[in-house]
Amino acid sequence: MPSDRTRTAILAAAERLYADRGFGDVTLRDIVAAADVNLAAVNYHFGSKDELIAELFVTRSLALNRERLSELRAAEEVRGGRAPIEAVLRALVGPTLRGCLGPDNQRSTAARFMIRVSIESVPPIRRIRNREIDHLRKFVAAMARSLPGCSDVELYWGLHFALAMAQQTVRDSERLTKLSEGKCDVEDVEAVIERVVSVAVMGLTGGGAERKVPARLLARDAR
Amino acid sequence: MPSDRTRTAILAAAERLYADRGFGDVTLRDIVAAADVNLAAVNYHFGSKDELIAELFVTRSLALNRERLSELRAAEEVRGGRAPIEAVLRALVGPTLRGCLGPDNQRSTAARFMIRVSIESVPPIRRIRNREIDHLRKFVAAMARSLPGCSDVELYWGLHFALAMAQQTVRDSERLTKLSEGKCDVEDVEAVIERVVSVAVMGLTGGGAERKVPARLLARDAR
DNA sequence: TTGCAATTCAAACACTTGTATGAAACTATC
DNA sequence: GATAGTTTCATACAAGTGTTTGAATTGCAA
Repeated sequence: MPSDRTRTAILAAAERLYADRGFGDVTLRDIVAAADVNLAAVNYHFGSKDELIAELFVTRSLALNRERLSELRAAEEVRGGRAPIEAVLRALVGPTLRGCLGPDNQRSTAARFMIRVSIESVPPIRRIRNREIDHLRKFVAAMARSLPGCSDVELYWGLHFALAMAQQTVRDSERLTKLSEGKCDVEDVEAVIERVVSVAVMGLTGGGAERKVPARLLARDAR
Repeated sequence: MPSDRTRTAILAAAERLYADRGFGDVTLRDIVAAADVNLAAVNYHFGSKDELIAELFVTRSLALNRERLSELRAAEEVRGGRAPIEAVLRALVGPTLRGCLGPDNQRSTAARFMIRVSIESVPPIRRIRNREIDHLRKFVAAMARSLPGCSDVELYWGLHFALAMAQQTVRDSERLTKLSEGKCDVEDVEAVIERVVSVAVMGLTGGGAERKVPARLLARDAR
């Protein structure tokens, strides 16, 4: 049994550095310095830099999917397979938002690492990322159970927009804070989640056919 | 007057390459090869790679802001200073979406370059990007004119979400297409714009205080 | 044409990157 | 405690990066 103290030290250091500074400007030498191991250790334990990144991504990706699905199942169990649409979307965006916003001590490098992945999409990751689609399909299915009358296209757009709002909030929380001079509180994670979910749900349920009427676009009064 | 044939060739090649492949893996040698100029030309004409990127960004940033504001003014002139909120948001997200989605021949490298900027945020750009806040504030002001009853915080979140949906749609249009097996048509740009705007407007006008009531969250029926 | 500045060019520079090597240190088994 | 296998380490390597250099070429005014 190999004493994988070095291995785990490298993984932890790499994840933190990638989460903080992105893949672009984190070198192997940065990682080994942070992990306090020798330069050659990465290639010895992982084979190459790319394989290190890939292992990191696979691990975290599975964990995130598991977390989302467990929240989803918990919500569906309450009502025998039909969770309210809010709960489905909350299971989708909650884990990421909770891990990335909120008080410092509660933020997980894992969640921030996954956001990096969603931003930069470096080659070793791009090859694996297809599995994400299958994962998201499970949520589309759950959304369909919540909103039986809703068309597939609307569900896809709704999920897409929900993820968009969640990810952008994480990615650009700084800009939002600056723009609003602190009036938008991104530290209150649960409030942010409710906000994202609520807008997404309105997009799913509120719109409908009315959206396609172009005559209305310039006719509405500014009130 | 310097014959800036080389200069413009470099700018065009660089913009296209950055738009296509990102800042991460485009080297000076790629650029000069595409522009068919000598390697030293970049440093001769621009001083450094970073200054080339900065010039590209400043130029395009000003152009995009100008385009947005001209759409906004056009919309506000119709009703003497109070455009419908839909028109304001359309002026915000329209230019980017039109330039990045839609038929190939109509896509602009400029718009795709700006999306890259919003994704990668390389150091020379990060230093300049603060001006963006001032630009966005003008839109917040216009939104306030459209929705006088709306609180500032809601306006900030509304603008934030609108940009989030627009940018994510551009960035991840491929995933949405795959996920929906082509059923979500991102080529119909005007429809996408209306969709983004409509959801954002619902978020601004539909929600209100009701959003804060937690009791409702699990109580809604799945039907 | 001559002369001079602006521009182009090939080559080299200094530096950083990920990876490979072979010796040293360690660990556990006999 | 000797030995074989695993892990660490300092060091070197090849490839690629942005930048610099100084000579060659061009373009244009006198």
